[in-house]
Amino acid sequence: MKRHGSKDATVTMRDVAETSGFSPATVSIVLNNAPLARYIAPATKKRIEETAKKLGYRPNAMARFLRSNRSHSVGVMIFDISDPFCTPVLRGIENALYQCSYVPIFADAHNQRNRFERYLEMLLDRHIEALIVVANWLFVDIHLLADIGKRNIPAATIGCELPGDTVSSIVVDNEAGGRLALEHLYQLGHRKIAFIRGPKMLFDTAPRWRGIQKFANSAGFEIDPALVVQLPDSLDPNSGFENGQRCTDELLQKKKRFTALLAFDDLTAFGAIRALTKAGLKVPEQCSVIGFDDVPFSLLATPSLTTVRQPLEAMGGLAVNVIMEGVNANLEKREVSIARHRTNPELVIRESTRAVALSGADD
Amino acid sequence: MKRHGSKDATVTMRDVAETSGFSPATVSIVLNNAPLARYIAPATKKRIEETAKKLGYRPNAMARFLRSNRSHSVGVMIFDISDPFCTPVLRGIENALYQCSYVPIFADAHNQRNRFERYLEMLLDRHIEALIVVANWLFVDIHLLADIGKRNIPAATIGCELPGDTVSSIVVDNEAGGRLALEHLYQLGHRKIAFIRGPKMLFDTAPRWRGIQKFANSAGFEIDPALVVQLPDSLDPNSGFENGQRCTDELLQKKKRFTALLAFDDLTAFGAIRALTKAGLKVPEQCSVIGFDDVPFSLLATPSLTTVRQPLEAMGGLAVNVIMEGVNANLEKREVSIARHRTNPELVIRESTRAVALSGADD
DNA sequence: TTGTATGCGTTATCAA
DNA sequence: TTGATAACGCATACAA
Repeated sequence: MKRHGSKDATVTMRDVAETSGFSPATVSIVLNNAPLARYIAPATKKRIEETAKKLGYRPNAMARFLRSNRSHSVGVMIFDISDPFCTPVLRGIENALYQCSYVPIFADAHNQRNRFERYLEMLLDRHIEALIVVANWLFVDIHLLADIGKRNIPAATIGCELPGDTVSSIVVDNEAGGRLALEHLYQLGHRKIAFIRGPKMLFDTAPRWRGIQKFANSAGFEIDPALVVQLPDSLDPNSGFENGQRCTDELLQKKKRFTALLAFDDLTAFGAIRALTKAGLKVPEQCSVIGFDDVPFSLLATPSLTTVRQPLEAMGGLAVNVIMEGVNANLEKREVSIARHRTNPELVIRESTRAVALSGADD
Repeated sequence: MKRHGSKDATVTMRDVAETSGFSPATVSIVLNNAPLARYIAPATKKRIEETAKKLGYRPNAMARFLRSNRSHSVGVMIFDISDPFCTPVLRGIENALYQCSYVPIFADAHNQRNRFERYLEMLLDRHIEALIVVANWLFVDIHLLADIGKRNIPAATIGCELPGDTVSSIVVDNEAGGRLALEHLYQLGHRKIAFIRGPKMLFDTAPRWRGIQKFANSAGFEIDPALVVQLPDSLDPNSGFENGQRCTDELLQKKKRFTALLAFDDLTAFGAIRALTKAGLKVPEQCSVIGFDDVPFSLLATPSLTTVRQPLEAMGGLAVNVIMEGVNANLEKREVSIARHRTNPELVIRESTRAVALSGADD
């Protein structure tokens, strides 16, 4: 029955056409519910649909893509999947994409620029319709801008902002977050507070610190420079833990007592907790610790971590909205300007912080 | 210069052919280093390659796929990315795939069967060359077998084994792992050991328990049934934490003292630690806790978790090897039988276990 | 050593 | 209401 000897189990549109007795064109129209399907006789429709089902016909996506120039896929470039920050974001992206029947092509840059570029090339070759980049530092630069801009591919970054007007961005309001964190400790009565600032190269570091300073100013709280340390730059996402430990050790060695520690992020906070515990200090009894991000573990740790939550999953979804907007705009030849979303952080109070001990309120 | 009015920035092979003055065929041969490229004049090669580069030519992957029937992509179906078990596996898969210039199409089933099926359909429509499924329970069944088997698509599962001979599998040697865990506690001198068994529906539960029992038998250690509880079935991957807590509470309420707790997996262990701590028991001073898996957080927790490590990342890589073997076999019309890998678990001793306290050795 | 022609599976444009 | 035809971009068999 098949013309081209049963080379494979794949049943093509022509097969459906032949066995149903109609032309491929008609089959296409019917099966896609194309506008012209309005004029197709119901009986015909039924026959075609039935034989399609009977033969188990499935459209060949590649052929369709070639023809329509739409791949129905989106590149999802993660700067490093071993950063727990990424997982909820990825989930959010995947979920939103799924709703639109788009498929994510997963790329993990391992924090390496060349890997990023290689993947970018692969993704472009595959004619992704849009690109989402999850990255909290700016190894993404000119190249991305150039290639993406030229090809008019909607792109969004999650976790950092790019200069220029070609790439949308979704970031948490770091300043508000920093503010929230310090405010919480302050309201608990803490006045001797140590700070571990983020690495210079990270996008979040500056605004987060700004928020902290602003709150301090507005509350008349003076940040003791001797109690401020900064994480070294590093590409390893899990270095936050070790460096958090080291920074805390450093803080501890100064013999300047503090009752609370504001860590740059959750990983740093875990490192701090480890160091404090090793030094014989109990969290939160003798020292409160607050993180930032609300990575999945924060809930599971004992004590569970008080932190400033980024709505990571929602941010992933938001990114998808943004790029889909772009995709549709392109389709309809509309212009669309990029979006710069700033999501609201949320203080999540758990077990690692508590009111300053009365006995410890020595000045 | 271009024939078809500059509709887009995309430069096609024909463009390269025209501007270089050769035919598309020649261009194709040169650019792909096809066998026939041997016979192409070096000068020609050079000219073509140069103009290709100058024009910024990039092959259209979709066209190539359509022609060659090879998508160079692999479906990666994760049963639930919010399970920390998955992240390292995903990393391993991604990395291995990257080495082969294959691209992962990411699908997260959210532990839902219908979602799994929908994704499977999407993946098949895209003519993935192989499928990797990361799942620790068997929501994967007949359907997968049928579709995958018929189409002759190499498939591998990580985390569970399927009946039949169409799907390869990579699982840790759970029995050895269970053995390792109990042996460790036993060697530390623990004799009053509580157990939290896994949910019935999980693949790992039975063999892991078997390993435990076997060690107990061989060591002449008697497992006290009163100190054995079982996690309830649940589809939520993070339920392990809450249920671990509940199970531990249950254990605690029996007022039967135990000096160590062997948890089904790391998440359960974290739940147990939380419950023990809440009950005023210190880990490991008053109760040792051991987990299973070595999820990323186990290292970051305080105390860090002693656990039986699954080589998750390596398992991801192994799965890629297996399916690539299958892909190549198909290509060369070779037959290849499926693989059933069983990787070696490794005891990772950290802070959550220690020798039984002398003072606590009351019988 | 290189060019011509054909087809992969779809879909869109026309004509019937 | 339906069918013939062309084209998407590439790679191969064959001809030159």
